[in-house]
Amino acid sequence: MTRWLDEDEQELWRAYLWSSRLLFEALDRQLQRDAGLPHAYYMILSALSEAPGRELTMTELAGTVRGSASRLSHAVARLEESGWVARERLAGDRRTTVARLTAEGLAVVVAAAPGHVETVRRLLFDPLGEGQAEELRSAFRAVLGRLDPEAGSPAARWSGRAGAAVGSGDLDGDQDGQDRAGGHGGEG
Amino acid sequence: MTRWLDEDEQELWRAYLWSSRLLFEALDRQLQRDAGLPHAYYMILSALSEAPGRELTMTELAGTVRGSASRLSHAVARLEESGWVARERLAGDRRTTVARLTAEGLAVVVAAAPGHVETVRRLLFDPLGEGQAEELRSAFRAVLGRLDPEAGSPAARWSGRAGAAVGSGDLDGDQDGQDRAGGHGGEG
DNA sequence: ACCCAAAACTTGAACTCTCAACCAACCCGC
DNA sequence: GCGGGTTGGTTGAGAGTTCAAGTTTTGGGT
Repeated sequence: MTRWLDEDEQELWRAYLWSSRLLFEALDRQLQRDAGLPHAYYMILSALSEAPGRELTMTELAGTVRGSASRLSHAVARLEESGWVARERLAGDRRTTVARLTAEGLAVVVAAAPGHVETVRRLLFDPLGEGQAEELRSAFRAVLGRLDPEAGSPAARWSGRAGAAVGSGDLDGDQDGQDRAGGHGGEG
Repeated sequence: MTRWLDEDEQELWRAYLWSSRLLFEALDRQLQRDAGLPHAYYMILSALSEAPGRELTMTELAGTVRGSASRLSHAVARLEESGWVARERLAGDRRTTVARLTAEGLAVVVAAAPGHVETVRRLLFDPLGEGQAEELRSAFRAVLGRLDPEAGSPAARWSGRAGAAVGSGDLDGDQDGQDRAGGHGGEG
């Protein structure tokens, strides 16, 4: 028989569901208002801004933001219309499309990043007490390990140096080529 | 100046984002495949199944599943087309619409609940180690408190006794009328 | 009685995402 | 040097969500 959720498990599940829904909605609204794009699109621009040369193939981009090829294709098409990303075929393997952040696109990320990070901090990190962030981190690392077979292991993901990144003046000194956390603050 | 996320904070933020995306996608796929509806719609049916008389007004429903009025209206319209929910005007205040779960709708929840709960358990709870669920719960309680002004305080939300609930034979013995956790297993 | 704001939904259009089908370029083995 | 699978992306249709703008009903004031 099914093992139902006990009372504590239900409270966690619902708190998680609602928190996540409300948080992601708040983020979408904030970014839509301040930058004219949804969070998923912001993540694409942000990923490109952190990539070496500010460009990635569609497949790399899909891996980076954990989205389907189809989603990326639609999204990048829209971002291209807005003039924030340019696409071109890769010489050498002409199946491959390279998406490159334009100057206008970079300006959008740079302008949007502070408000975005502040929103994340205010809604997610600030309410957490001493040590809770630590706990959350290890918990989600475990959950992600289950959900994403290739998470945790593959080196060189989000690894490009922070040189190309947004808000570089405020970087957190990640100079080594570790297999995670390339970053600055414009990521999510 | 903006206070950017440090390395640990970024790792948490990304693990949380990706876990949540992958988890919700997995849930949507499982429910779509097994029951022919997305998770948001399942939550509506589930909420109704737990409500006294298996009916709620649109506003109550919106509060219960944390969705906008517009979303609920579209969703319930679709569920009504499918024959799983019936709508009618409330005598006494004819602005108000009452949504009631039909027998067919109840059958859908009953059939879908076990697979759904098992998926949640497998993807979310199983990977968590000793005590991590506790930690997560208190962390999200804090976050939800920030995001939802009226969370935590108002009694009588999701409070209907479990009598009307799904999978009643497998209930977790919640006989009292506490202000949370009405339940069985068909909630999320 | 009457007017006006608020409450409770509903509707339509725009947008994003998913799913399935598709196309083009590459690679491999014979 | 050519079929046949694989890889990398795109496309179109369908479904769900959001946002802004309705509609109807109610509750007050005066």
